[in-house]
Amino acid sequence: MTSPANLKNMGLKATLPRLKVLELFEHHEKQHLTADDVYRMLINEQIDIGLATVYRVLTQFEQAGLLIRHHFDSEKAVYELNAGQHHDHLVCLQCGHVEEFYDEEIERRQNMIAEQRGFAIHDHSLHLYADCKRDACPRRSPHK
Amino acid sequence: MTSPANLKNMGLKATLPRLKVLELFEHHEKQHLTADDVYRMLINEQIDIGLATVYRVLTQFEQAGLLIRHHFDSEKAVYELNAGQHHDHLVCLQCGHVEEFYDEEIERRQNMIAEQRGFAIHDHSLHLYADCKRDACPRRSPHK
DNA sequence: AGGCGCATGAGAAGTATTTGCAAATACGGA
DNA sequence: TCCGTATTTGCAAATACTTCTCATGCGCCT
Repeated sequence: MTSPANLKNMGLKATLPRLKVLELFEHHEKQHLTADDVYRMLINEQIDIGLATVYRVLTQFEQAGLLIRHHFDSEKAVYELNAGQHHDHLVCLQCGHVEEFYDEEIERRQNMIAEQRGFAIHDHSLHLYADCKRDACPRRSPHK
Repeated sequence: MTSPANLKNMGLKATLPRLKVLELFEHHEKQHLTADDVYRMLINEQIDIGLATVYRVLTQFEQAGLLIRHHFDSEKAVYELNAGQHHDHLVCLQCGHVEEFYDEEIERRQNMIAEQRGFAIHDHSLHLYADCKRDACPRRSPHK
């Protein structure tokens, strides 16, 4: 999993900050993290890391294809581990909870549309904004 | 079109800055503008306006449903006139050119997916990033 | 173990956007 | 048409997020 070899194979030295950041994404249940999330969590683990380093590492990992960057609605970028298979997102407007989905037909039509217009599609992002049904969602929390 | 009544009907005083901003969106061929675009264009028209005001007005118009805000790929938000009918966007990664499209089937499947999971969909954004075919696109401009 | 060179941390610098505030303005009433 | 007042505006300073600068530190090859 989180072995130095992983990093070295992609031309990056296996430094402590990089190992820790990668580990965080691999072992944490919350899969979408902002730079600040990562920074705070590592600081909490007594790891001496700088916010600038977090940003640098996230960018490097993204370029290396290890992480994927999203923007959802807010100003801040969130990163998730690149699990290999593409998916889109359903984001709760109340609590920020994110669910993933994949729809063959939607993908197909996207490609068709781009093709019809002579565009060479590189990438796409599809976000559905809604209210989720989790108990933790403030929308459902009974007043008080 | 750009009449004071439009603004008054939505509870906003028909001030010069607001009229001018609205006019810009209604009469300009480029339909997706950033706050800075709007600011610069009005300054060029000899209109004394502050950037802060542009931001405030854009926000007010968005809340009033007159404009729609998008984020596309970059950090900066772009606004477009709310023409009433929803559409998604195809964005050129090279020149920033934006084309709009609408696909009944994609919309249908989005709703279906949200429904299946018990989500109440509020909104969605679908962006296809690709290379466009316009002559102006730097990708096609034969090297110098 | 030793040394070169990339990587790091801290803070400054940059963007994009928001806010505080005094001066300017819209607009209904006189 | 002129006023009063509540809004709105422009400016500058403040935020929020991200990137850059640079002196120091650490990974990695020998």
